[in-house]
Amino acid sequence: MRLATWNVNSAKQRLPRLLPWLDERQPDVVCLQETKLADDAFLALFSEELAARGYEVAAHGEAQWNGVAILSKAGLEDVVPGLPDGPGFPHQEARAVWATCGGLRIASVYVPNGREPDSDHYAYKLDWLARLRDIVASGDPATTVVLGDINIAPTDADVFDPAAYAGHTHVTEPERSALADLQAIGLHDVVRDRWPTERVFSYWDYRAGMFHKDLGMRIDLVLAGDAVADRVQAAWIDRKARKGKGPSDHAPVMVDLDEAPDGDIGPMVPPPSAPAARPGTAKLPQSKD
DNA sequence: ATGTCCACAACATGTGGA
Repeated sequence: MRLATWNVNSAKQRLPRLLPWLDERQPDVVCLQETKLADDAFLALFSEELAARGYEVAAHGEAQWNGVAILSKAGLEDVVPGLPDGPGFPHQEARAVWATCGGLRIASVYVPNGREPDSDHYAYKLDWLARLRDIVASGDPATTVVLGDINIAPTDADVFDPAAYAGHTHVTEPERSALADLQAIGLHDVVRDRWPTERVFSYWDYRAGMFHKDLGMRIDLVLAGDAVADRVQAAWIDRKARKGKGPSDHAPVMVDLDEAPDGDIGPMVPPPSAPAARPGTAKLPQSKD
């Protein structure tokens, strides 16, 4: 099973990149952030194209800002929008959506930016992360995967130049501590685990040729519970999606999982309602001519 | 100093957010 997360910076503007990317990469579960569309507009934009590719959709958005979604070819059950009992600014924003896909509890999250350290928005960011941690802890962390734009660089190795970010959000100790508290439940940063010493970024500012100079940050993460982290076959950043005409400023993060070890979860198993094959009824593919 | 993009209001370009 292939999982992906991508901050698309407007689903409407990114559609010419999003559909070919789905066709090329064939992810089973896709978490999107910054869709910037209300749910009806999101579905009107491309629900037909998604259905044609076999995706079910859980969209949780608002006009203009924020907005998250989960696309799944591995089932989509128990959808929950937002952070139940989570903080607002001042009202709750469309920054999280949850669903169960192929036996995994998936969260697509767009963590508040924080704007300036010690601002109200920064306090909101820390509160939001604490509530996210509590919700994951109250479920089954081992089979949970939190994917999205976390808006925190976990360590100084995750920014092109720590000095350039001194005094800015994304690298402060309270933010990193809040992320560490979330991971302490048992969530693994699977891309860093796979590439422990490499220069790996997921976001490059549009300005000043930052991408072409590879001056970026790693702020989009896949945080996988123990049982999921044990199945990771590959984990990488899809830098190709940041190149070319009309890219997002973020690249997708991709994770491939081996089949579940006991084979009792995952998209390859027919649902309980599927009729059992009876002798004499199975057919081989027929030639079309 | 900002080598940018996006959404909105509104129709030219300014503003706020990232």
